Amino acid sequence: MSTAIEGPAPAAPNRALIKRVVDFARDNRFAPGDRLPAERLLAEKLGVSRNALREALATLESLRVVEARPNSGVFLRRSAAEASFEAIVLLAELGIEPTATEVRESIEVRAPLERQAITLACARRTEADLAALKAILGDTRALLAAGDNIADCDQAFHLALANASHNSVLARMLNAFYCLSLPRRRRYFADPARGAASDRGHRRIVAALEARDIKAASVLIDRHLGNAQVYWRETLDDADAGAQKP
Amino acid sequence: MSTAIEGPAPAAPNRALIKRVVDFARDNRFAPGDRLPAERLLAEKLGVSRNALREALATLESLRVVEARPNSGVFLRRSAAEASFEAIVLLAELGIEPTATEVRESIEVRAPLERQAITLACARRTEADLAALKAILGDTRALLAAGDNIADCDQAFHLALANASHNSVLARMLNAFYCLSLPRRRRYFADPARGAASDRGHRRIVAALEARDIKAASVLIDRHLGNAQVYWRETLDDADAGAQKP
DNA sequence: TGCACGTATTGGTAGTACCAATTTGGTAGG
DNA sequence: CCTACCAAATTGGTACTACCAATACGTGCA
Repeated sequence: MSTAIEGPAPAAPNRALIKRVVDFARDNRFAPGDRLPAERLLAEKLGVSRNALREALATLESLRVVEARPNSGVFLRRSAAEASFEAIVLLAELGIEPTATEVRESIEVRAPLERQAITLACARRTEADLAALKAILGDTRALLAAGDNIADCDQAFHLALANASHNSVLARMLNAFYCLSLPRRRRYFADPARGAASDRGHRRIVAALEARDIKAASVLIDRHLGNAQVYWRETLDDADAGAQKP
Repeated sequence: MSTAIEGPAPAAPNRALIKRVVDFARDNRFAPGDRLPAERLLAEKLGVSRNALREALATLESLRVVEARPNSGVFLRRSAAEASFEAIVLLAELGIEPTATEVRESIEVRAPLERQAITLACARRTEADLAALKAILGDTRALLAAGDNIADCDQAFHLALANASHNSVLARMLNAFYCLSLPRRRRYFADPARGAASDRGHRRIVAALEARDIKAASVLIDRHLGNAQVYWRETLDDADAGAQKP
């Protein structure tokens, strides 16, 4: 594997403090558009220096989660829709799961990206790509035999697939989606039967990739994603009454 | 237009300073993986306080452009492939045009997203969406009559199209791509004939959208993007010998 | 030659002070 | 009673200093 994009977690400085700021806003029922406490006050409340807080706020602002208006205050952006795409990943990493709407929208975006990735991968995959995928298949089988949760292997497989497209922009975006839905995927694969079914799908996909059969690969990936989507939509409907705030 | 995502420019704090840091790294031939000067030194070189510099670095780190290793130094990430997707947009906004590779990869990602957007839009478009698109069509015609560059109108059209999908994640991602390629699009539409051709394509797309004809819309959007892609690929080949560093 | 120690350098954090612009509140004037 | 205006408090933005803990590196010793 030559290029990067291996680890799922997107780095962020001051992770802990950023999380505390976001937690503070959520726990104190700050609504989108609200003004946060003044920097000096908030720094005192959080027990950090204003410098440290300002660095965290700078990060949150670059992610479009907050907006600092000079001589006025720091405001939460009106909605998650105003935040940057990467912010969703950060918030997910911080333990703030995406809302039902965000998950639904992400699924709608991820599907065509995944299809494009496998299309490109059929044309560009190297022997190394294939070997990496098969290695993950082996790991998956081991986990299945042990009855363990294969969520991480599943993520690694799809990431390796994305890397096989040899399009780093595409791979990064897909990686972000995988990070976003990792907790959800963990729950999904709590049922070993689902893990086994997923593994069978993966093996067929690798076979199509090896044969460079774009048509078959596209059909397979659509079907593969469809299985998970059914689960997602079902659980989303259950959770739709739940929290909707970012 | 209910939700956001109107203005193209993604906000970022300390824009000026961030740009100066990036310019510094580029002008002094820092290569990916290199260590930047120590914070104290760099702050002095740039004539700002360490605090201000650290806030800029925090932003650049959250965008995965640099990596700060405690007690070691601040390092440029090994390649643009390690940077976040949004970082490419920021760098584009800062006047640092994407490399040929990034443009090529972006095209490969944007196409399926645009197809998905119009597919969803056919199903979900409201009368307001349609009215917004038609208004932009009117603006475009006025610009064409005056012989002006329609790049901004073109961007507005595609953004309105993305918004009509009623998927904010999708709209945000497409918006990022539009920002990324705006300078390039300006050059493309320097030729009025291209503007007129693009406008004709837009009108057909709106008609298909009005009729909720998914099949026709998909074909039209593919053709529409294809025209621009031909230009892009041609100019990319010309520029391939050019600079390749981020 | 190889190892150990100590010093200088690093990013991370805290605390203070000041600026300019805005907001806010009360007061004087109509 | 309402308006206009002015002054004080509050805001984010910036700068400077000081200190910490961990690292890097060079020096000296064995």
